[in-house]
Amino acid sequence: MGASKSEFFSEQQNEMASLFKAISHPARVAIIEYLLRVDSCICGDIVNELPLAQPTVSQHLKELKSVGIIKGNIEGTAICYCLNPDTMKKLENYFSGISNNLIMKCC
Amino acid sequence: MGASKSEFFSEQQNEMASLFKAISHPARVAIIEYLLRVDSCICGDIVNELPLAQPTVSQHLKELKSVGIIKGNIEGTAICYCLNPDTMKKLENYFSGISNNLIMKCC
DNA sequence: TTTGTTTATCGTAATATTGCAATATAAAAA
DNA sequence: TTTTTATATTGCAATATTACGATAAACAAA
Repeated sequence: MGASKSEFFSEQQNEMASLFKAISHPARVAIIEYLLRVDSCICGDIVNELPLAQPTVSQHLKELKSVGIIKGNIEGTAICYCLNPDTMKKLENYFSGISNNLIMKCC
Repeated sequence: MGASKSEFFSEQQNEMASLFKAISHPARVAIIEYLLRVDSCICGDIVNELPLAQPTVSQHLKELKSVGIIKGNIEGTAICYCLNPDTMKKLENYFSGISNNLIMKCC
């Protein structure tokens, strides 16, 4: 065992779970908050900002990119990473949808 | 290694990452959506709803409860689980805060 | 007390994640 | 071309997660 039985859940449930998994690590939360904070869409500065080795940061960026949370643009030798507004909106909508349907029923 | 270096990140970043990790599995997304859907705060029916064995569901419920996403009330032999509105609001606010600060800068 | 019902815990196998040194790749600069 | 700079990939060890059978715990009903 060990592999999650994703085939038994809906495509939408698997997609949301993948998005959440991508931001389920403090380093990746920190990357998102850093990209939100900096004025320009700083690139490899993320490596300097985080207390992790360059290959580790590169791996985290890859995970965020693979689910569409960030986008990367090549600019010469460097790469410019930034947040994907569409995905952020999707996450926001998911929880506002929950809040709207959450009429206190019990407990 | 394999253990994430959570001590190097802020308390808030670790807390958000923990919340996201709790919902980073399709079964746990399904539990949330089920609790949102059902009229009454159904309890062990979650086990019947999911394509997983009872101990597995129990473990997933424990993880959701440990980070405060759901609450559990003992009702005789059964236990009544329901969503925690405070935590849901916290998640909603996190992403609306991101959206509000997300002025398209680049990429 | 005994039985049935409901949920939790333990133990363990299969699999996934995290982190980094070493190395590779790619483009700019010299 | 050679060197430098920036980022990605590989390989591997340490650790975490997922799933479930077996079993325990807690309580109600008989």
